[in-house]
Amino acid sequence: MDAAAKPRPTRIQVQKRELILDAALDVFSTNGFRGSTIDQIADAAGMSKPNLLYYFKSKEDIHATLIQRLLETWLAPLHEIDDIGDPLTELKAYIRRKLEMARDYPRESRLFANEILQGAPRIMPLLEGELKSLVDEKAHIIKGWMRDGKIARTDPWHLIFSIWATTQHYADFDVQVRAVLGPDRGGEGRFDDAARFLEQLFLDGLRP
Amino acid sequence: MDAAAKPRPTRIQVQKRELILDAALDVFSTNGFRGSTIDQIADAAGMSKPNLLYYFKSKEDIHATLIQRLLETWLAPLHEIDDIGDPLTELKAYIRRKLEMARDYPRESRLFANEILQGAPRIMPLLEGELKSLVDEKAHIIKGWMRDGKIARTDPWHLIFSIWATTQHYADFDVQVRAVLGPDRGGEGRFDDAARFLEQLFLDGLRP
DNA sequence: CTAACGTTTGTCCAATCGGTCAAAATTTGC
DNA sequence: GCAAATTTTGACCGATTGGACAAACGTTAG
Repeated sequence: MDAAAKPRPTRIQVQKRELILDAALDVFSTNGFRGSTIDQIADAAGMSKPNLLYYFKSKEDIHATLIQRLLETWLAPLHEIDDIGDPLTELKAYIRRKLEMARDYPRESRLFANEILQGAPRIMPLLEGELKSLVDEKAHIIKGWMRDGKIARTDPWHLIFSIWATTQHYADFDVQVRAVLGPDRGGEGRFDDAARFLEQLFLDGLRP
Repeated sequence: MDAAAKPRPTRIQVQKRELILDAALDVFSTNGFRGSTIDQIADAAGMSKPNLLYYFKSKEDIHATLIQRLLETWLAPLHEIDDIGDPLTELKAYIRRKLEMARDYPRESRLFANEILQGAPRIMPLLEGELKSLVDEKAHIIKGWMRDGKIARTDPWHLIFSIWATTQHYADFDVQVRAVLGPDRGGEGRFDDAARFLEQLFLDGLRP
């Protein structure tokens, strides 16, 4: 027996930890880290503060767990890009996947946006390491497509930035998007409209 | 004499209020409203907390003043769009102006982003009122251009969103952009690269 | 010089926050 | 059914926070 071995978690522990993380995602994504209190999270999770602190040793601990989980799923769409398919189809698919993530996981998007806005204090090494090399790798693939004349010559890095920006906008700036579109066009259909628009923009631009 | 008349402010009052607002913009834009303390702002402004509270009656007061000022200048570029010039040139100019604002006023951009991320609690009426009608008006102009065959037919509202998203990305997600571009390409030249890329994207898209 | 006015500061307060702790309540293994 | 382990809670603590206040300090006009 290893002295440092962790006893395997109870079924209740697994459930409650999941419940807390979900509540914390709600609270952190709308109030930021410093704007959120343990009481708020405990409240949203339907338990008392000391009880919550029985499952996570600190507010930092909850936040770190959320960020770590987020990053695993967040970069998955980018990983899927490879150079076996048709380049334009591949990029269209990437844009669609990113837009679906903005629609289905807006809280995760806002949590990430909050972290970056504050200067990425907790994930800076990851941005400069894992994220940079992943983007560099995909930029290399895209450069190959340009050399082969499959897509127009342009800057692959800024292309990736523009895809991130346009898709995450629909999660991070959701209230503004809905306010501007108004009650008529701001409903669920806005994501379909966005998908159609973005496909046209990225493929053909505005020139008539 | 009106009993409620405000005595006109001293020159010192004008100076100090300006100093405080500048310091507060620094602090609020990097820490968010709840993440910022009056002490931090007072420190950044080089004065004591009670002294700061002599010029602004509360933390809310400082923030509200900043937001109000921000909005005046923030929508200026959109106001400038009209249908007397060439449509493609007009849109190119708008994109360039917005990108310059991201470069020259990143703190204002992040302050705005923070506010929207938290659900725009303080400016919701403005989004649904002034902003919506302004965007509707410009969308109408753009629709005219499309009818005239001057630019490709697409959704004007989402077009505006995509311009906001791509340009503000370079202010709000600056740390991520710099981390991914690395020390070589992440210098000041990144805005020129972005300008070139965005012009090509919005004009011609990726199709070869 | 001095009275009136504008500015600055030290001290204080109540509320909130993250986190602790021991005791009580509950669940689990046998 | 019962003892051990797990879970939940109420009470509490020190630190931080937004803000109040009166006293002190400076400045300026007569």
